[in-house]
Amino acid sequence: MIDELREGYSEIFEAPLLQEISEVGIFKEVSEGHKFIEIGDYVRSMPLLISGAIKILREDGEGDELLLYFLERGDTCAMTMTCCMGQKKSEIRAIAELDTKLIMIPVQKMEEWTGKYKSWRNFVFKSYHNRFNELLETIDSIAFLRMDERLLKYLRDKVKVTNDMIVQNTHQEIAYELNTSRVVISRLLKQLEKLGKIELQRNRIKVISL
Amino acid sequence: MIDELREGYSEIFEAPLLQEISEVGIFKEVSEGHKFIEIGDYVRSMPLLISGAIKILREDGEGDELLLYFLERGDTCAMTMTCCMGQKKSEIRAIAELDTKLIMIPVQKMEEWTGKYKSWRNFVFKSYHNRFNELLETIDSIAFLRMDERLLKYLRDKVKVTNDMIVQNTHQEIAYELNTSRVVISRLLKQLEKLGKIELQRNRIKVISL
DNA sequence: CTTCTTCAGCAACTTATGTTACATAACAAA
DNA sequence: TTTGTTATGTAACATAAGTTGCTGAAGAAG
Repeated sequence: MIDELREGYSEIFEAPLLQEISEVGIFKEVSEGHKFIEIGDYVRSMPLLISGAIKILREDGEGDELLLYFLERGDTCAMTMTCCMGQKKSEIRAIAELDTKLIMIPVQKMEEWTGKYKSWRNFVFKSYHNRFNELLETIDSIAFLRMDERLLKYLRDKVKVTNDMIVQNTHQEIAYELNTSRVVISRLLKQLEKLGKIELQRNRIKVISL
Repeated sequence: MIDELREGYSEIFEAPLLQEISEVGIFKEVSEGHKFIEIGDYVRSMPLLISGAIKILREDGEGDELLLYFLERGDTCAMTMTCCMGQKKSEIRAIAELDTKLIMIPVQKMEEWTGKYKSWRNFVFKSYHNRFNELLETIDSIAFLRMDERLLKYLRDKVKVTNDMIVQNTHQEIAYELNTSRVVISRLLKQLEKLGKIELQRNRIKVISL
């Protein structure tokens, strides 16, 4: 585990902290599509992402879903962090977007390290900052953009996170994540295809240029 | 200042911290309607709210605005906090909703206290948690609710924050904060009046029951 | 009082988005 | 191959929201 930890975090954390992480952290692999935090769960440890990607989703009472953002290497889930510390239920759902490796840090250590290591504090604050900005970006999208622009942004983000010009999703899945209906997504995707930006196939979208 | 500080924070902070705050904090009064953080500003101190209320707004490139949430007594602006720490520009605008008293904490102390006082750490983490949840609530509103429901929520929040059944706003002002048009707000308010929930007057809305 | 400005009401219309219903295509399983 | 299932395409329609243009009312200023 120590090697994989160094890959992403040796620049960020001081040596004694890296040592402690490797002692108490629990290495975990999550395969694509696996849900590992559900809304309402009590979360007792905080994830450090080593590789892969995780999507964070919000849901209302009626089962309407909305993609908030993706976590990638070097990220942590700030909301999980605040949940742990406050012994609160999770407000979000986390699903592996790709096969993902992570290190789980027990909540007691988080608290301890915040007093003890400056690099940990910086990491935590930086994470909060990043996550706030991602939430603001999500708000911008739904408040200020039309569905066609949101769809474009969705495809761009997806390509970036998966590092793959082929988006492996059905129209229905995209519709869920943008909280709209399948027909609307099909319609807008067809427009994008006519503009030459994508190519539609069954279960996949080939991105040409966005 | 020390008296006003005790009002809201003596339960939360340990005595030596209260002492430090009263030594380095700068007392500030902001009158209703005054903008004291603008998007793009570098913020060098963090506000602790003593009394009053502050509204936090987001804006896109074209001048479209959106109300994110209100801060009240005992709150702090988590986003300002992350901005200070990271030396980043503010992503939001802050305007006093009421006449407001606050204590400004210099950024160096924030960092120092995070290592030094457990009660400060708890406060900071709790603030992050609360602000995340408010952002999520905002996202819920714009993603899952129709405009009539968002308007209702707006009126409820306003009544709560101002502690006044009279909402002192023009339809145009409400339209800005919900990022829609004046005509739409007028239309929906008229519906609410017909339902007996409010009474419309010039420049003000009398709330009957929501 | 008269005049001017701002605010609110309202009708008619456009547009974006959501819904329903059905047809066909792609693929999998038998 | 035949059959069944899931994904996609598309038309026709419904609704929420946004737009334009105009009206009169409320209040401020003269």
